[in-house]
Formats: sequence, C-alpha cells, structure tokens
Amino acid sequence: MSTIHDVARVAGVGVGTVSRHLNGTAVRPATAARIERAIGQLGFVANRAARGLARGRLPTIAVLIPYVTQPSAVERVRGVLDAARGTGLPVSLYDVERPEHLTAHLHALCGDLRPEGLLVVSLTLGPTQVAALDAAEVRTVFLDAQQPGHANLVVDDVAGGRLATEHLISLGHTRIAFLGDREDSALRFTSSALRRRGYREAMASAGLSVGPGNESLGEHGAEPAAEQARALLGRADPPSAVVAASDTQALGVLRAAREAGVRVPVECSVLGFDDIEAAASSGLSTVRQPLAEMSARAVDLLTGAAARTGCDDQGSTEVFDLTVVQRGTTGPPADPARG
Amino acid sequence: MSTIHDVARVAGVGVGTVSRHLNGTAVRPATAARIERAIGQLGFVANRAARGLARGRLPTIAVLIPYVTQPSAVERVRGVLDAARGTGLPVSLYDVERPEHLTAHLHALCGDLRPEGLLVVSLTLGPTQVAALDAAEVRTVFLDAQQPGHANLVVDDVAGGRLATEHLISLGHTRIAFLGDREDSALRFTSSALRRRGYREAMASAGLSVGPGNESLGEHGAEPAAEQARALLGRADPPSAVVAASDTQALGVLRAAREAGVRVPVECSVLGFDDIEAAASSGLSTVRQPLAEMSARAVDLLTGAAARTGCDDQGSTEVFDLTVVQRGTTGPPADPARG
DNA sequence: CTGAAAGCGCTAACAA
DNA sequence: TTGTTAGCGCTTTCAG
Repeated sequence: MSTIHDVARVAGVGVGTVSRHLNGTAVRPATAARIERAIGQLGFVANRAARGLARGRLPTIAVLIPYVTQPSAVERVRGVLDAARGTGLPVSLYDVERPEHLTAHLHALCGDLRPEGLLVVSLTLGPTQVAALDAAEVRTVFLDAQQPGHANLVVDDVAGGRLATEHLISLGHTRIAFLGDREDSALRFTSSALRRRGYREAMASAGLSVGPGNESLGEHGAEPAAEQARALLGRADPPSAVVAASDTQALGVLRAAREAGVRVPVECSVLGFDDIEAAASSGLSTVRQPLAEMSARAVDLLTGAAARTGCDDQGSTEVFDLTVVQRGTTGPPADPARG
Repeated sequence: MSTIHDVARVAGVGVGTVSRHLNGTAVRPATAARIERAIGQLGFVANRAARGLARGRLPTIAVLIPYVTQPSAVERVRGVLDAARGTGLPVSLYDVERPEHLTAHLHALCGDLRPEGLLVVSLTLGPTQVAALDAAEVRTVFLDAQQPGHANLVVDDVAGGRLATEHLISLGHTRIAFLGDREDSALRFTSSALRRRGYREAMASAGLSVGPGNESLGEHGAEPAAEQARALLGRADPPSAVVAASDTQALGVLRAAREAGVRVPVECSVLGFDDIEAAASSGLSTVRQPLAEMSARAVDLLTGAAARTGCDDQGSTEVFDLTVVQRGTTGPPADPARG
C-alpha cells in the first residue's frame, strides 16, 4: 500500500499538493499531471480511514432508522446500499427500536463516530438533537421526515391518504374503513396519522361519514392488523373496502379476510401503502412510494456535488410522487347500491 | 471532548499508561485508580475512530452478506444489530448481490476499510480470499458457512433436511416433494443443496423413492417457488407433502396451494425452513434455526474475550440445533393409504 | 499555486 | 510497570 508520501516523492511535489489535488483543490495542470502519473505508477489508492481521522469523520454513510426489519425500512436500506456502492463508502446501520437508542446513537454520531454523511429515516428529532448535529457539522439528509433547515425527501402522506380513499370512492365504495398505527408511539412517526388525515379529507369531500367504527388503529404489524381486520369484518355493517396505512398491515387484512371467508376484492377491497416487494408478489393493490428512488437521491445528496461544494444550503424539500398501483385486491363493491 | 492527553496530565502519568489501562494491559492499581479518577473528572470517552487509525482498523463490525433483503438475512442482521448494541461498535453492511461485489468488498475490507471484526454470512470464500483476510489479520467469523481454520457457526443442514423429511414421514406421508434453490448459483450457497441431500437420505432410509419429479429446484424467492409448486400440485400424482428449502419458498408454496384450491394441510402439508418472523405469523410449520442466537454468538466471538486475548485459535465449529416447529401447515395425509 | 510542518487521538515500540 | 517518542495516512494551516 503506497501512501500519499510515496506519491509526493515520485511526483516530486509536497504531500500537501497531492492531498489538494486529490480533494479537487486548484493545482497547476502540469503538477496535476505529474501527480496523476505517480498515482497510476504506484497504483495508489487513498486511505479513507486516515482521511477520516484527519477530518474527524468516519468513512461511512450512517443510516439512522427505526425498526429496520420492517419491509419498507429494509427496502429503503437496500436502496441506500445500492446507491452507496458507487461511492466507495460503506453503509452503517443505527437501528432505533426504543427512544433511548436514538439518544445513544445520536450521541455517538455527533461524537467520535461522526460519519461522512447521515441519513435520518422516518424519525422526527427534537430541536436539541438537530442542534447537536448541526454543531458537529454532520451532513444530514432527512428521508420520510421533515426537518426545517435541512434537506428533506418526502412524499405527501396526506395527499396519499386522499388518493387511496378517492380511488376506492371512484370504484363505487362508500363504506370505507381506515386501518393504521396507534398514534401515541414514543418514536414520533407520522405517516400513518397523515394518511389517516387524507382519508378523512377525502371521505368528507365525498360527503361520506367517518364513524369511530370506521377507523381502527393498532400496533404496527401484519398480525395486529389482522386482528383489527377481524373486528372490522365481523361487524354487522362491515366496510366494503379498507385502506391500510402500510402494505404490511394490508397483508394482515388480507389474511384475516381469507380466514374469515371474505372474498377479496368482491366482498371487500383492500388497498395498501408503500408498494413493498411483498405487495407485488401478493397482488396487493397499493399506493406506491418510490422507496428505492428516494434512497438513491438521499445518497446523492450526501455524497454528490452538493456535498463537495460544501453548500450548506438552508434546507430544501423534495416531494416524491405517490401513485395508485391497482392489482388484484381492489375492485368495485359487490353491491354498488350499498357501496 | 477531552483526550487521552488530558487524562494523562490530570492523572500525572504518561499517555502510554493511560492507553494501556484503557486496553486492559497490566497497570499498577494505584496508577489505575488515579487514571480512573481523572477519567471520571474529565468525563473522558476514548475516541474509537482514532484508536482505529492507530491500529489500522475501523471501529465497526462489518457484515458481508448476500441478498441482505431476504427475510432470513434480515433476521441475521437484526441479531447482529441487537448484539452489537452493547459493544459500542456500529455495524456496517456489505451486501453481495453479484460475484463482483464480493471481490470489491473483500478488497476494501482487507485494505483501508479493515474492520474491527468481520462476519461472513452464508458465503463460501475462495482460498485466496481467505488468505487475504488472514494476511490482513482481519478477525473473521463465518456464520452459516464453513471455513476450515476459522470460527464457524453453523447448523447441520443435511440433518435438517432429514429431520424435516422424517417429520413428514412420521406423519404418514410417502409422496413427499422437495422444493429448493437451483444449485448452480454463482454465489456458492449450500444450504438448499445440503437440505436436499438430507431429504434424499431420509427418503432412502424409509424406502421411499425420489423421482426427478419429486424435486423441484428454482430461483430463490416466494414467486418462483409458487410457480414450482403449481407444477408440482398440478401433476397427476401430486405430492401429499412438500418440504421447502426455506420459509420464503414455503410461503410461496402456500400461496400456490391456496390459489389452486388445495387445502393445507389436509390435501398437502407444507414444511418450511429457518423460522423467519413471517413463518410464525403465517402459521407455517418449519424447521427452526436459531438465527438471532447465532448472530449474537458471532458478535460475541468477534468482540468478546476471545478477541481480547487475541487467541488466534486454529478454528472451531459450533453447531446449533435445528428443531421442528409444528404449526398449522403440516398434518397427516388425507388418505393414509396412499400417503 | 506550492512546500513544510503541525496535528487528528490513539497505539506501540523502546528505553528506563 | 511506566514515560517518551514515533508514527497510523491524511488534511490543513502557514509561509513563501
């Protein structure tokens, strides 16, 4: 392994100059050429770890993400992994399963484990936490989360909830239920709540009522959702369609329907959210969110041109499109008259 | 942030002594006490990144794993994450989706991205690759893979295949099919092939025949497995039970059976492998492999006592138990006479 | 634009 | 045992 010193010696320049050239700082063309020649000759490859120590950052893209085993999280991580492959930076995972994990991770990420770039996924940080990140000058991108003054990559969940509901309404449904997450989670998620708001808006616009029995909130997961669905479907006046706050939950609804002998979509339509891999293979209709694309964009922001020029922009928000993907679990109600 | 120098100054000792104390090297009790006091007083926390540079290793547990989005891989990663939380070392993912990724990752891991510990999962490395790892002195543990001369954590897949098949045989089945992975994969996996061998052994021991029509190999995944299952179930003489090489595939079989109107387990039993989370929530019977436990043990090996004493042992193999978890998808054949 | 030198915070000889 | 002194390989002043 040759070092920057070897290159400097062979090229007949100082190490500083080599370093500058490597980092894109202006260097006279002739000098640059000599350095390049030396680099090629030696097969030199800069040591990312050393560069890191000197700059006080670990050569890694850190991903701070809650419940990393959830399908949508897995897909986000996969997207990051795919995009990061080209950057030469490994990806490290900081999973958050409980509030204290967040605190601990953030502490490390602002301290001796300061990463080259940090991707905060689906997490709302407190003002002090954001301040700590800023103070430590950690380049951060928020994915599926809003943090004023920073780069945000989001979808419009309220619009998504509306979109989902309107789709069902346009199919002729009127008895539409919403099944989502409990909204008192310690880790402040927002997507389910926002999607529910969109659902309500769409229902209201269509003049449809939303009784408390139309909304079912529970623990996130397929099993809890199946449980909720059983209650919903077992009612005297069951919904003819249910929009779930996530594909995972929709899959749970599907299972409950199957077990209860409720035919989908004939007797009950089911619409999911996110479009995870399992949705496609299960033929689940869903509101698609470009998970991979968003992750790729995040990596881009963390390592790309914006990062190089060091333009500590005053925050930006990119909103990605949501689209209804109609597969086999949505259709017109069996009894249009009743909806 | 105070440094080791501050501690040395306050404690009135040399930095070397502080470093030694921090690393567990013998230090006179009195000295140790003074250092401890200084540490407490300053709120000193060692900088893992700097320690890394000095020792030539990044403060991270690297996980080299193929198809990280597969459910069993996700669970292995989750296990590593859980176990690593206590070590203060972040976990970085090196996903392998194609042979060239393996080469590239290994190159980095032996070079400037040399990690504190490396966990190679479900991957068989070539002799030169192992040699490179050894030369770079990367502490490595092989999980679900065998590498002579290193620490190996495995299950006996052949025995597992036998166990699965025997379970079905004991239930009264005779027409048992095996559904697994194609065995020409570029990334040399072995579990499906080994499980198939166990299946064959059990069938032979029971005097049952294994025609080519009894074994179906295909691309890994639920969808391909469903496709294979459709063929199997559509035959004139369909199997009364199928053992799948993984839960993912078993889930595909279940879907195919459902779509074909084949009742499980009455008309066809289905037995999976691994016991991923989805298996439990789907009521899938399976051969359980302690995924989380194995991951935890791996982290232990990488960071625990063995690592500290630097005992570069001459290799060891820990074999974990496989157990049949009977849930709702296995039962006696409808027609015991025919099996 | 460039060279020399001083670190980043820690580990690891080495001599005492 | 302990202090001192070199680095690990790169970045970044600071002069020039």
